[in-house]
Amino acid sequence: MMKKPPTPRPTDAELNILRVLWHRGDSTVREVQEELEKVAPTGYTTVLKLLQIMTDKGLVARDESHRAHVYRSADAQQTIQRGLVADLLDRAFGGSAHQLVQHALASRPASRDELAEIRKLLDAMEVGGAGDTASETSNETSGDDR
Amino acid sequence: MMKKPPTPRPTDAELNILRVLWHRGDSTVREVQEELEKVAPTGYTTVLKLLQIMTDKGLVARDESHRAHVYRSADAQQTIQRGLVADLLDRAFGGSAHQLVQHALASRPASRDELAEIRKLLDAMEVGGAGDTASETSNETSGDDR
DNA sequence: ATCGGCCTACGAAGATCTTCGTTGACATTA
DNA sequence: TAATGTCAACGAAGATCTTCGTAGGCCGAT
Repeated sequence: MMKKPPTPRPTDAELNILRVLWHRGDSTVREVQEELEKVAPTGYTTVLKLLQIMTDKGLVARDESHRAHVYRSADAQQTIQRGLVADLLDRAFGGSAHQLVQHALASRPASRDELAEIRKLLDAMEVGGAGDTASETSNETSGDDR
Repeated sequence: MMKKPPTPRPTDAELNILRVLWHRGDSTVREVQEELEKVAPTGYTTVLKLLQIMTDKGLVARDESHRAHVYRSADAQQTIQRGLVADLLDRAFGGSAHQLVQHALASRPASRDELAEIRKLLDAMEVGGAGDTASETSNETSGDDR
């Protein structure tokens, strides 16, 4: 049984970068920097340094085969997001998922469509996962690192 | 319209303390410390210092009329929690509530009862909440917590 | 061969977070 | 009144986060 060393939670600045990688796909430092620049002034070396640190932490992986290294999110977006949610759940809600859901809906009223989406989710949940889930999640990390 | 200066987001250690205050109600430093001690070794002055900082930040208010000051959470538990959720929503989910809900349920499968709870919530939402777009919901229904 | 532009790698400063030792005030009790 | 114990207030150290300046390597154009 291998307990995989959990990827550390991304900090605020790190999460900003991950969001860019998720949105654009694999990117160079400059591409990330230009994207961030649109939202807030962000120096190039700042982004570079962050990405280097994130590489050390295992948050991103990098392809050095080109002159300008190309970075990608090491884990799937969903994995990171789930970790963050689980963390908040423990830290602020004592593990009560439905309380968190309640606040999520309250703080950002969802559209009718979204509500329908959630309903579908609940249906699927009741049918499929009475007890436990833990199924797939295609993790196709071809290159892997670490 | 008065924009009230938003209470800063509690840090990890601060949130631990808030949880105690929410759980026990108003408490002295020692009471908080003894509670935290049960989970992890925590020095008295550490808790004191944190509470002083939190007072400065406006996260807690303190009653100095007794020798041992009594602290209480400045904002309602729900307010803080909502802020944290809204924050995570923006920071990691691009504001998509239903994605967050999905992850919340996935990461911590809810019981059938909880699922039913959430369904009720959705019903209430669709009826009352118009949900359309825009409409500035000043979601301040008084007693809907818990 | 040289210049200029773009790249990575460091290192370090400044900010924030977390922890704890020390000090002085106040109260209780002997 | 003196001894003992509890308390608030700092201050400061150590860790982490964020930002940026500088140095050196690589490459194409002159």
